[in-house]
Amino acid sequence: MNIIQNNNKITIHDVKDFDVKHIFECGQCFRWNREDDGSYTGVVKNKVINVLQEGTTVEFRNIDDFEIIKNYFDLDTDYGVVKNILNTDEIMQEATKFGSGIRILNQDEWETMISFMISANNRIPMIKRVIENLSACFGEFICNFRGKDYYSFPTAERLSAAPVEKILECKAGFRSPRIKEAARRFLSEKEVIYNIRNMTYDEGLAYLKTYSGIGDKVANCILLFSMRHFATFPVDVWIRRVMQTLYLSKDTKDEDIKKFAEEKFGKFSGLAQQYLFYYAREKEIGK
DNA sequence: TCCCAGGTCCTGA
DNA sequence: TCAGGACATGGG
Repeated sequence: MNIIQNNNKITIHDVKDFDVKHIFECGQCFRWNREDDGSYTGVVKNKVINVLQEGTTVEFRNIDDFEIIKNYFDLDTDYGVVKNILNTDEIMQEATKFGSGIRILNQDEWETMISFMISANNRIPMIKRVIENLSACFGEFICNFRGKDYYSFPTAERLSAAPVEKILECKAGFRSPRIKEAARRFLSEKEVIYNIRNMTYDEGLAYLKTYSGIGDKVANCILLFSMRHFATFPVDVWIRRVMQTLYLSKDTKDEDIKKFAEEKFGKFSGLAQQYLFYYAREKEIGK
């Protein structure tokens, strides 16, 4: 990996196990959108970043802080090693090959909490729309990039102070009062939340589930996608389908699917889940 | 019109 | 403990 920085741009040559399409479209994040030239634009730490990949060269435009990139894209983890550990059967070999280049982004805890609360009983395009509505309504204007206005993800201060009706107008539906309540709690408990990555998995899970609107699945997604608890295997409709179709019987309960997968995939269960989720959704397995 | 979506919560057995 | 229904919203 060879890194060059200049002119508000960071270029990495000879990048390994990195595929922008797979990273941004595998379902872990909601604020990245594909541009006409195949690059992706999104917001990280209140900065608008554009990412273009050509082969093993990746350009990060509109940013000069490599630490942000390294941290967000988890560049210190060797995903080649991870895939070798996970590839114990033909199904996973197929899934990791299909989603090769997926990396687990290191996303902000607060944004991930709210985003996955919105994901409950919702579709990915709608989730993205609601998050953009909330950002435009309650976030701070950052800049215009390629003709589109970008806003920061709203702070807990803004969301806790917002009338529920205004959150409803962003199409958050029945989740609206839960979002406001989570924001209110976050204000006084943010130190706890930003420390969950240092807690045990069980402690973190139990704490997150005390929030209205955060059940088992959402809590596990938050732990995996923003708190680096990689040993968890969140079970949603797609994972249920793919596991019941390829590994287990049709009537296997979510709890048993999770247990089976975590025993099988161990400390990288979360990555296995993400490869399988992407594979299942793109191939419509079990649908 | 009905069904469903990266579920959660509440109720009644 | 567990099945069943409600919940906003919008696309197929």
